[in-house]
Amino acid sequence: MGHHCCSKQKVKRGLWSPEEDEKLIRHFTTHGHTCWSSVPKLAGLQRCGKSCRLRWINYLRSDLKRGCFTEQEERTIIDVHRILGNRWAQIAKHLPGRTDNEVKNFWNSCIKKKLISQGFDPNTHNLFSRATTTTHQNNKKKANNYTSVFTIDETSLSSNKQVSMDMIKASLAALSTNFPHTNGVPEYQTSLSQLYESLAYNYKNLVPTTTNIENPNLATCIDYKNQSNSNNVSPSSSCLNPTEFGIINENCMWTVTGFDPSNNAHEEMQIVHEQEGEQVQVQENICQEEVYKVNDYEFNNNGRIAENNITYDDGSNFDFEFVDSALMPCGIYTNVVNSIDQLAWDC
DNA sequence: AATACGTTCAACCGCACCGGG
DNA sequence: GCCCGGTGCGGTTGAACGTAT
Repeated sequence: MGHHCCSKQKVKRGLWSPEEDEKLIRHFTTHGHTCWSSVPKLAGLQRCGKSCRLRWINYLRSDLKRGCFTEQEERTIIDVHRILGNRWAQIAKHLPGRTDNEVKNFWNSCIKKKLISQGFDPNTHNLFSRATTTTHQNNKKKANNYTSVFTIDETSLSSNKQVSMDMIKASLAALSTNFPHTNGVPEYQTSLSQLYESLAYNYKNLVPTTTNIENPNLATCIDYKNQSNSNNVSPSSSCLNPTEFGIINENCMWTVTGFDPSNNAHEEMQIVHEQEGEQVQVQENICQEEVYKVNDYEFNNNGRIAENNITYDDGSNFDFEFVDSALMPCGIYTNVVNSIDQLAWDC
């Protein structure tokens, strides 16, 4: 009962013996990569070509890392999974030396359970809601209705928002849980990884955007949800904004920060609702370009980190290229980093 | 010591996609 | 447009191993 690609041959199935491994390795060292269906014959293996491919990719390849996943790798898997879902091959691309199968197994056997035990739905990365649905109460203002050091005003959100209130609430709840605070004032995080973890929640439905490094007159939109990329989007502040997403500050203003490539400037946009139930207005205040620092790491004004790779306090590394496209443009990240950094300088 | 139960992970299967004819 | 072989992906399986009873 072989696969169609090798149905004529008598094929062996199940675990690979060391002899078979050796044959496959020898084949690759002498012939290099050939068509998989031809491999069994050339290598002298009574295996299906597909089986050879799998054995090579998942086990025999020389560039495989093997061994336990590091904390950093685990964090990366969770982060990318939040955005991409069960696209294991895509996730594995963020983990050099790891295969999709390995990542998938690790997810199913470890991470999933861990997330559940922490109260997160591993599919959505949202906090499991208790008495779930928070009714909208006729669009009435509900500031401070959530136990959070950050509060959000539902009426400040315009009707075309792409982020559900539940999602925002989950994020804010997570922020509250993970940010130590005194009387509602967040305390400075000594470790950037701690900060990052506290922000690592559901942005799945956002459409992250990033500026095009090569050509600042263009922006790149990456729509993870619909799995499509579109370059050459004309740059504007809205292109870079987290779509209707932000943190309500103490004055109940919803402030979103971002970089507007058309103006080459840092922008702060404030949502001010004129009247309850009415459509919100966006006021744009162009600020000076600035570079700010967190734990000696420089951020420029579009949220991009000057270096592609940083080392956290615990010695682990993180490639920020991904965060740049996935989280940074969400505003919330730069916003919080900014405010925390400010607190640090104030101390 | 024997058995049951739980976990891990290598491997399999079916499907989707792609390119060539 | 259709067929077909090759490839890659994600869900699932089951042998091997670990732990509890």
